[in-house]
Parts: sequence; structure tokens; C-alpha cells
Amino acid sequence: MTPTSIESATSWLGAAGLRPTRQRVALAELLVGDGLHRHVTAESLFESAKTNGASVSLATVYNTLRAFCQAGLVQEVAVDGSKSYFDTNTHDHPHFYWEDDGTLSDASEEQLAITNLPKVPEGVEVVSVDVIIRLRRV
Amino acid sequence: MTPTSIESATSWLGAAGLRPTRQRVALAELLVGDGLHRHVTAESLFESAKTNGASVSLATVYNTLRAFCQAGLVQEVAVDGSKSYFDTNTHDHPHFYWEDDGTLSDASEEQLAITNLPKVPEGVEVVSVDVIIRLRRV
DNA sequence: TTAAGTGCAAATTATTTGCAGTAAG
DNA sequence: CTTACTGCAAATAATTTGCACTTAA
Repeated sequence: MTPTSIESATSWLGAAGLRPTRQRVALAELLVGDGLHRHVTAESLFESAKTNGASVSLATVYNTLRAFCQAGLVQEVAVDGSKSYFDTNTHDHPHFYWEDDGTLSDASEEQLAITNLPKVPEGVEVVSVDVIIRLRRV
Repeated sequence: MTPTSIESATSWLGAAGLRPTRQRVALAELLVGDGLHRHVTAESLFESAKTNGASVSLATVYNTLRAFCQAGLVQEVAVDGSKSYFDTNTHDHPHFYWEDDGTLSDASEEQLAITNLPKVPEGVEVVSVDVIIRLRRV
């Protein structure tokens, strides 16, 4: 049978060895409950939680996102020197950043290709190749 | 004759219509005095200024970098959600970000090529395509 | 002379942390 | 029970701002 959003949230946490507390499950549901990818900031996730009637403090949202990030459940995306964005799609992929409203969205990966990645010195590994396409409405 | 670093700094400011005050010229010299590109944070530029005996307050370094950025003399590079980096090379080009020490350097542009940039919706312009290659010593 | 630029200290914003209380295993 | 998690409020880090003073044009 189809898993409920609570079930997917709980197993998502379990896979990373994180204890499924009430607030973590609530946040995980908002992030991966429907199987779609999300791009959130601590503040935006906090607002969603409030809207959905989940009782979670802002500090816990920050700590939880940090924990999810360290566990590899979400990925931090640096787009703006002043805020941190988190993406539930942990696979390396390009992003669109809408400068007008400060939102982030996925750019389909098949459309983009990077060739001739510069060779890096000995003893150095490439952690990731981040591509941000900044957009503005004209 | 070869321009002095003060002369290049002053004309660099003049080209952007910025008044060449003592502190701006001092900072501009540190940034473009020798014709090489620099990657700085407000804090790192402030330290360089102190080391070079230039008397500039940290607030002025922040305000000046902001002014240079708005005038198009430097470009902000988002690599880390907690700090702002500025690059004197305003041409779109890829960067190496060294996670170990938090430094930024240029990746030579000829080595990298992006093909099949996703097509963007009507009425939207691509402001820039930022590529950050994150590196870690192994 | 006069508007733009500067320096300080106080304010703001995003985020982290200390610690007492709460809950999961 | 025991250790991890949570919530609040206070702490911190990066950056901005208000305002009196200075300086380039």
C-alpha cells in the first residue's frame, strides 16, 4: 500500500539514524511527505510548520536542518551571502535563483552539461560542482 | 609610462564615477593596484588595509565594497551562507572554493564549458551563471 | 560651500548555544 | 532510566545604519 506522509517521513529519518521525534517528523513531512523536492530556508520552513499547526520553535528548525544536512538528508545551497537554503534533492544538480523574490528552483539536469572540468591539483578532491543560474524578470 | 598603483586605483574609481577619497583609493590600491585579480571578504580587506598602514574603519570597508559592487567594479560571489566574498574580476568565470581554509580562487575559464544551458521562460533574463567547484584536501 | 563620504557605536539579521525540562529507546 | 532532543532566551557573527564630523569638488 501507499505509504502515508508520516511513514515516509519516519523512514527517511530512520535511514539516516535520526530519532523520529514529534518535531522532526513534522518537519520531515513538510520536506519529503509527498515525495517532491523542496527548497527551504529555516525561516520559510518555520512558517510552513506554523501554518500546518505543527508546534516547533525556530531554534529547533535551525538545529534540525543542520542535523538533516550533516546526516546527508538535505543539501545546503549557497545562493545569497545572507541566508542559507536547503534542498531535499541531494544529488548534484543546477539551480535557478530568482533574484526578484529570492526563491530557488531546480533546473532540469539533462539540459545542462559541464565539460572540461578544470583538473585539480594532486591530493585534492572535488566535493561538488555547484551551478546557479541567476534570473531576473525583465 | 607605467601607471603607479595610486594612478590605476584612482582611474579605476573615476571610471565608475566614484569620488576618490583617501580610504577608497587605499582600498582600491589593495584590490587592483598591481593589475591582478583579488578575492576578498570585508574582514580580509580590512586586515590588509591595517597591515599596509591604511587607516580605514571596518564599517567603511563594508560600505566601500558595497559601493564598488553597485558600481560594477567588483562582483559578489556566494560560496558560503555566512560570509560575502568579492572578486575584482567582474567577468563571468568559474571559481574554486577551498573548503579547508575558506579561500576562493579562479578556475581558468578555457578549461570549463557549459553546454545546453536550460532555456528559461519568456520575460526572464539570465543575470549570470555561477559555477563553484568545491575542493577538499584528501 | 555643500553634498558625498567617513567613523564610531548602536541596531539588525541570520544563526548558534547554554541549560533546564521533556521524551524516545 | 538515560541520553538525546527541545525550547526559550541570551550570545554571537556578519553586516548595516544613524548621526555628527570631515573632505573632495
